Amino acid sequence: MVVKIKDLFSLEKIINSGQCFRGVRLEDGSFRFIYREHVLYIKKIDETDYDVSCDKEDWENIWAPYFDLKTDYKAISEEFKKSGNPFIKKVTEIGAGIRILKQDSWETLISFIISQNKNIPAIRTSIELLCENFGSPIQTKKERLYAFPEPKDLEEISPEKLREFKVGYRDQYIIDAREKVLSGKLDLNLIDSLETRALIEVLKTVYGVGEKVANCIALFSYHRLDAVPKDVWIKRSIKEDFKGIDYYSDFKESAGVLQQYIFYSKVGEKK
DNA sequence: CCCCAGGCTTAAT
DNA sequence: ATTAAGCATGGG
Repeated sequence: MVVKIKDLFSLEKIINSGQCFRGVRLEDGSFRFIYREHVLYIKKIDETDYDVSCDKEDWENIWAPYFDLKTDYKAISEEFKKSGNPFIKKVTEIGAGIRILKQDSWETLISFIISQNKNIPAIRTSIELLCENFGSPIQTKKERLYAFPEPKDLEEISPEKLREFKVGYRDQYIIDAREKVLSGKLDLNLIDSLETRALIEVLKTVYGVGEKVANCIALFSYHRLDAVPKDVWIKRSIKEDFKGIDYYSDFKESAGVLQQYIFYSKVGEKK
């Protein structure tokens, strides 16, 4: 099936922007994304047309929201450029086409717990190992894949076993996240009703989830565009590109998007 | 072999 | 409130 996506949509930039770890570009130039048990193959066929492997219903209910097609990124970009700051203008152009994905909250929680103090290739390796060993198999027309393991899929796993999948010292963090979710102490659906700051505070009650990881989860799965994760790259950028001034506060509602453009311009663009 | 990575917890100041 | 060590492990 063919869908139209107007503009400011780049699959290449999305998978290299450090917000998702399982999206890939395949040999034939198409891209593959996995959301829970759903797999999407998507290929650009001309300026506005994309060939997608799903039906209309799944596109509208799952993938269009996943890619955040409703948000007006053109308007957000204009707002950034109006700031008059040449650095902001530059990264807005470099990042044009990135969307803030709306990913599964459990997967995002665990993925960003794993992400701490790792580089992106290492994060991908660890996550894929977990999926292959504990996720539900998914058979598509061309390949056998695995969903990201659900909390129950990890119910029996020991810290020692977790370390076989390269999570290192983060084993106890994953165990605590699993315990809180399975016991109902943390309801990942319910907390969506909280405003951003309160949401981040609740996420931080999980052992091993700090300010930065909580902001990533808020931004990349709860779609809080006002959340601004500050990792080593962004902190460095605040020092070097903004002379220590926190410009993000100027763009309250969409500061997280600016943050993502900057992260991509520092890390993703080199690929 | 060395340094760094989408950091956090804990202990010491 | 701020700072520092310690943490597992792979990538460059």
